[in-house]
Amino acid sequence: MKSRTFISSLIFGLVLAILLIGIKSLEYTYFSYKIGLDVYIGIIALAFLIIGVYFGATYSRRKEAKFLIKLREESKRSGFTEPTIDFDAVNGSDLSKRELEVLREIAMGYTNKEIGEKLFVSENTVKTHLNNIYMKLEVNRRTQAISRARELNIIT
Amino acid sequence: MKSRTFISSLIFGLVLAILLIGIKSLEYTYFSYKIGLDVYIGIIALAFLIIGVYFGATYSRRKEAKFLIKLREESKRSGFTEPTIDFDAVNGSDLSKRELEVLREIAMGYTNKEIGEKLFVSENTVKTHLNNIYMKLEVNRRTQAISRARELNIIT
DNA sequence: CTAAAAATCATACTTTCGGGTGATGCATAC
DNA sequence: GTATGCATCACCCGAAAGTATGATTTTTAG
Repeated sequence: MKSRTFISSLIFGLVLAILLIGIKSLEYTYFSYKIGLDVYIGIIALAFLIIGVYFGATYSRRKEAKFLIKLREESKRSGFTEPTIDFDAVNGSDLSKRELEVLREIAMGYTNKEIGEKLFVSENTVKTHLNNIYMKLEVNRRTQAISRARELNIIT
Repeated sequence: MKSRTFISSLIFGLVLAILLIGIKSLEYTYFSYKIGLDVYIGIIALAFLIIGVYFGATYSRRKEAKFLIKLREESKRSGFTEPTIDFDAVNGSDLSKRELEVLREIAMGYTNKEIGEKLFVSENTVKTHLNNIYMKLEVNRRTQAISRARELNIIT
């Protein structure tokens, strides 16, 4: 951070110097009269304002992008934001143990076939469980089941 | 836009004038000697650089968040405690406005056809949006997209 | 003004889901 | 001992979802 400040100062001074030299040379080359101090300062101010706007914009944009990338990496690293079953909230919902397991799997985005393989049952069995889940939660799609289970705090 | 330029010029001149007056009065009040022109200009330049950075940052941020602010207001007005888009997490992300809307709808458990009717587009369009979402979130099913979006805190 | 990104729609094809129905074995509760 | 709930599996069919490709229009950014 210290070297960064140093570099910034350096660039700042450099730009300022170049501007001054530039204006001076323009003054001597193209104008017979001297440029007033107010115009002088105005040009400097305007130039730095523009530079500031540019860097402010790019920096802020980069900052946001970094934030997002970081977020993404974090959630990748943590790996499993596995939906967990809230067994307290489950009390009273008629869902059986196996149904809860299937529910968690669909919330993780697995297909019926994949769930079957994970739970060592056939795809048909998974479907049966699913249909029972749908009845009990009064829905008719897996996405609705997930949504409903979250509403009921069964899944968190 | 014309009046905006005018106002900008006005503010620019005003700030410049205030700075000049401020420095001058400081010079007369606290210093017996005259401040060198280089220091003078340096202060001006620095001041405008800072102002520029500030406005550049806020302007760019506002620009990026434009449609998101609108969406946020809409979802606040609608009042539902349904899955909401976290507009801070999503800021500057790959997902477009329409894609976010579709994402929210699938998280609520609607079918493609229903989403099309709600958003006044064809089912095919919804499918296209969905495929783009899948690519951007690196998934290949709607349930995975929901899960992933929750991981990324896009949906809460 | 122009290039890029976003939004729109379509067609055709495959895979996955959902709904209905039925069946078997196994606990356990009454 | 049988009714009930649970877990398991099968088959069928239509609906929904996903894949691939291409095209047009609108919007936005540089």
